Amino acid sequence: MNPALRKRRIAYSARKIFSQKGYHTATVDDIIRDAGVSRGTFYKTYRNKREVLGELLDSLTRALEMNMTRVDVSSGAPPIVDQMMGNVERILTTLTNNLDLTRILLRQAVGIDPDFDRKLDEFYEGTLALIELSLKHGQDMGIIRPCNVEIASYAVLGALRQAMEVFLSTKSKRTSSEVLGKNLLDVLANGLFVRTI
Amino acid sequence: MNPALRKRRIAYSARKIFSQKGYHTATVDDIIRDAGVSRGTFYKTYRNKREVLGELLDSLTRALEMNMTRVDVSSGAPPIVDQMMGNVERILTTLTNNLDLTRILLRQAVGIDPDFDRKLDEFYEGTLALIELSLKHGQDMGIIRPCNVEIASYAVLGALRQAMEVFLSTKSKRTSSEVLGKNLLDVLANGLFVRTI
Amino acid sequence: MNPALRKRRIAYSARKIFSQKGYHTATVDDIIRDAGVSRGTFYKTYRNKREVLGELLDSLTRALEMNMTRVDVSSGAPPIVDQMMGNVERILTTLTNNLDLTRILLRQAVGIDPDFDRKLDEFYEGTLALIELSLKHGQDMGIIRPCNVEIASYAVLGALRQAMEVFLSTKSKRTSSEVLGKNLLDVLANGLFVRTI
Amino acid sequence: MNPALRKRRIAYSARKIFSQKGYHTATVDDIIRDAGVSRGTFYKTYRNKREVLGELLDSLTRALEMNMTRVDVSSGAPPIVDQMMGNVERILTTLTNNLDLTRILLRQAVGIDPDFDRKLDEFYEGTLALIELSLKHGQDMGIIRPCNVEIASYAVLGALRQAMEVFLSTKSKRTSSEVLGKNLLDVLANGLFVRTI
DNA sequence: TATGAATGAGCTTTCATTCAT
DNA sequence: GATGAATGAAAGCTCATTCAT
Repeated sequence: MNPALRKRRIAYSARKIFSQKGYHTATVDDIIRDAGVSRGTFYKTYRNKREVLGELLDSLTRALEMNMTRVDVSSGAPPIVDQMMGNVERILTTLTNNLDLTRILLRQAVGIDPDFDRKLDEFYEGTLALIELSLKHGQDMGIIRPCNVEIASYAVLGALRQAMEVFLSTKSKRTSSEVLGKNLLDVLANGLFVRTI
Repeated sequence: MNPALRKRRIAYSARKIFSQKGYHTATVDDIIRDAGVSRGTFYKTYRNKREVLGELLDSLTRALEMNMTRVDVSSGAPPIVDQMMGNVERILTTLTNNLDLTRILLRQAVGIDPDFDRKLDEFYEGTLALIELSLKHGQDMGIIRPCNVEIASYAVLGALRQAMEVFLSTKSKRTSSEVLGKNLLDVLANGLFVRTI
Repeated sequence: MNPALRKRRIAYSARKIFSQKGYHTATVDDIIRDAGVSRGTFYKTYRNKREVLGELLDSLTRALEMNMTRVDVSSGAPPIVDQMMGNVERILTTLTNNLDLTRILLRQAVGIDPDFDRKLDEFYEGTLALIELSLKHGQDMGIIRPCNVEIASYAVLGALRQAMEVFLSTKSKRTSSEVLGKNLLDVLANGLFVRTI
Repeated sequence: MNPALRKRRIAYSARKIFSQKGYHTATVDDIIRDAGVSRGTFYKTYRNKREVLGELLDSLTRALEMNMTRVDVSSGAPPIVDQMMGNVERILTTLTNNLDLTRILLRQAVGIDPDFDRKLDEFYEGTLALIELSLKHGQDMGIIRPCNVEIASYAVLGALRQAMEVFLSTKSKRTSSEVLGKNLLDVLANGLFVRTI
């Protein structure tokens, strides 16, 4: 078996096991048994159990970052609202298509150790910065209402995260990611209050 | 030392240590050394390390639940918007006044094991249900716009959680919880988009 | 169980197991199973497997050193020849009464690592120095023939070691340590050659 | 590279490495790196690490056995004492000319496992038998004093071994093997005691 | 046949939890 | 009740040996 395949196998098994039992409950033995590799191979492929988690996490955050495109404000570009909607839907689709990795991102990778916490912080900070920038663009173009864009970005990211958490814990009758996205954007875009004028 | 005092001491030390080093990095040794009790006493007071975390968590979630009052829609009650604002501000104040417990809630208590995950889920589900109910009331009263209240509740809770996470990771120049609350509510209430009419 | 007893139990089991299977073939598992202690206890009592061997070795070399008394040359002392004979017989008795430790000294403790080699070297060097000193005394008193006492000490120690090695490997019909001692001393004292005058 | 050359290269490297680091500390990796062969080749050439040691050991013991000639008692033969002296000197010369192999014989090959111990035992037993036989011849010829020849052989072999051990551990100012041999034989032949008649 | 990647036994260490005193 | 020594599960690591290519 070539090294790349071996690495993928271990990662695949770890992904499955971490998602099922949780990072701390999962043992290296569980993983190597599932992957069909020896302990020696495991530790030659990854430095330790933590590194496998780190890689799984990275693979999801990279995928997400690739789906977060900056809003294109040039003249011929698609409507900005559609672009934002597209962003949200792509992200939700990526997450719902990889629920085990999402569970790892939202549940298993939290509070492992200071290094990991920093890693997560950086990802969320980067995402917030991107959202904030998009909102500023929107303000410049007269689409986004004057408001505190930093705090607004918390609402956008937080709403998405919370939605995914519910998605993870809900055993049945899940809303499709399109409906979820549309409704989330509706609330965020138009607000909760009845417009008084 | 009487049992109640002992319990408080252990909880106090655990709160400090968990917040500083994280749940997994903190050892029972760290806690009992700080609390000045023996290992045996620790395990007679609490079933295990997890239970200490559970209790700390409960103390925060109970405090939060006590601050989440249902919106009073009777005739003589204060304006509903003010009540909602009050809810948010009380919650933010409770959290910012207990940053170590907040860190434990948002960081340390995540992904410990399936039991714990369920516990957290229940807290968040309860909170979501309360928010959803309030929003429904608001719709009945013509204050809240027709929208998917379930998904709207994700936005409200998620925005609060994300704001607190940033609060935790930000080393300096933190926004006061009043300003934070006002701006969050502004965004959530009035939406991001410029009103087209 | 008190620490001293625990240590003795582990040492006792290790002594048995090392002697039976050899140091390298013996596993820590073998030892703790036989001693009825846990792995944790083993590693709290001894730094590692090597240290147990070291202690066993020390206990034998200390016992031997205590039996190697300097020859007393004062007027009222017993005949010097008797003293030397006493030394040899005490050593042989100690060794034959502790054949498992002797096996550890002569077989298991050899070539473990540089630290251990040095330890052994020091023991043998000390023993050689003591023998050499005794021989010099004997020369001063006119009992020992003029000869290279350093090299003579090799013969004395080497003869004893070789005798013990044969003792270890011989499965049956062992010479008693008294007869062995007498004959060894006879050969060393009187030489192999027929006296030409 | 032809198999014979490969075998010699591996043996040569192993001899060097074993002598430097000791059998247990030396890894198969050390050897194959030094020999410039692959792991697979190593294990096709030798059954295992132990077998390399065994072969090195054999090469020394065979060389020694070839140098231990029986004493020739026919009429025209050289003086028997000279023959014995020649034996000892040849052995000492062989050993001092191959100090690395001597170190392996005396230090590294001890206590490897029961099989190996038996091998060593057989070599020493053979040597002892040879010495014993020579001494008996000497007795028959009236050169060797009546004494327990078995035990006398322990003294002869043991003295030689001890002398070599000191030789190995002494870092500087080594006695030449001729002087060593002469003095050893003097002590063994003439004994330690002043002759009382 | 030659190679080196894979295997797995076993040492060492840490720590949550248990239990004898 | 109070204590801390003892337990044992599991991570991490090394290395002799095997085996697929």
